[in-house]
Amino acid sequence: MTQSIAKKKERSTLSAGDWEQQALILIAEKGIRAVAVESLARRMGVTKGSFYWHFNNRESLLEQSLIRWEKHDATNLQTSLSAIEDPRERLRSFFRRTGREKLTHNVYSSLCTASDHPQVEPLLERVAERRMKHIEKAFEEIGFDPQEASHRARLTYSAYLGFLQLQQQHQTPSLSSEEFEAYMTHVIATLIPER
Amino acid sequence: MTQSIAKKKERSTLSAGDWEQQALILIAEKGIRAVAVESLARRMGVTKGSFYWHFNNRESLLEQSLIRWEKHDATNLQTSLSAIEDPRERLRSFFRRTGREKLTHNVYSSLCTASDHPQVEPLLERVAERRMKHIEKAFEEIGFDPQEASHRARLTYSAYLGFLQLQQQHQTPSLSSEEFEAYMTHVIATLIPER
DNA sequence: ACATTTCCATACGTATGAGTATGGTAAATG
DNA sequence: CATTTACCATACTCATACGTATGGAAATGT
Repeated sequence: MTQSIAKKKERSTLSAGDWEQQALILIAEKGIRAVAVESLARRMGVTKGSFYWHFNNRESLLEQSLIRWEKHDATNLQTSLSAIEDPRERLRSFFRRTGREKLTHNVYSSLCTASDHPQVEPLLERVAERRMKHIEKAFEEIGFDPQEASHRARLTYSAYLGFLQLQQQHQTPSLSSEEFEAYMTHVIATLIPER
Repeated sequence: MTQSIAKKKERSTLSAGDWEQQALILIAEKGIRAVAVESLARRMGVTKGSFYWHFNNRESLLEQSLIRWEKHDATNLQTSLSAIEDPRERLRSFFRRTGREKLTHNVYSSLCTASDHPQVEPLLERVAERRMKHIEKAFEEIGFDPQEASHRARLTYSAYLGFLQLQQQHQTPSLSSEEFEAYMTHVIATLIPER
């Protein structure tokens, strides 16, 4: 019961990275407000004393955790960009990713419902900007002029964000796999016109 | 300084409705988490003693306030529905309303960033369902078959929700009036095809 | 005129969670 | 082998915010 959290290495001592990782998991599961140092310490199998050795305060932990996540997300975006050269396919893969990519994706979803948090807000702004730029670029490659590509990217990302919101509201997904696929097909057809 | 909140009637005594109204204003301004009974009491020019005469607890206040808002929003939707008979124009007016309708709209916007709140979640679900049904109906009147109308309504409402999210992130609206209008035109043209 | 109800102030009790102070133990280091 | 350093436990303080207990004043009923 005590070392139910025991990580792979079975290390007897924790690192700052371990705390950041668990914080992200907690964010994905219960949101950023659930990241309390005492409860988090319990999850790690230790007490507050350990936490305040690794971090100055809670704010510091969140900052490091969010930076870690943002880097991870940025490289994710970069690799998925360079992997697919066809812009249309690239956009489709962006939408498809909504259902998969459990942790990283759930973290973002949780962060969106905490957009009023002072540490989260600038992060969300950067991430949205970065992702929209990529979408915009894809639309330009397809052949839209910059103005239209910009608008279409904003609309595309808005649809993505809104769908996340709707997903979170219905704890019961209410959308079966077939319905989800049918809807995705519709979205792609509507937002990514075939030449 | 004392009666800076003095309402129109200059009543010396408060009603439960007054508290609910101020709670909604506070939600619109600073979110549901800012609704604390002591600070709210200060806003009303009284103390906690007054609050706990009108309500059993904070949860009760939120419940009543949210019910009040939901009714108001439902009738808003109903009237705006019966006012415009052309389905296309009805959909356009739905989007246009994003910018105006300050209070009611800002309340919804704030509630969306608190979708994890146990009292807010079911409300958001009902509201989204209700609004999407209206949008869906409009698309059916335009001529789409039920399946396509359903998908298109979901996409439309997702785009709306996502835009709200983006608006909240950039404290600086970053979108000028002309840019906003240009974007709206694009959205309407994309989601509401001209026959 | 007196009693009761309405509405509110004041003072308290209490839970939660952040942060601090201090000490303990095991491993690393000289 | 002695001592320092890394890591963590325990026991506090403190701030916030909900809720309660009680009493007072003004309005209202009888």
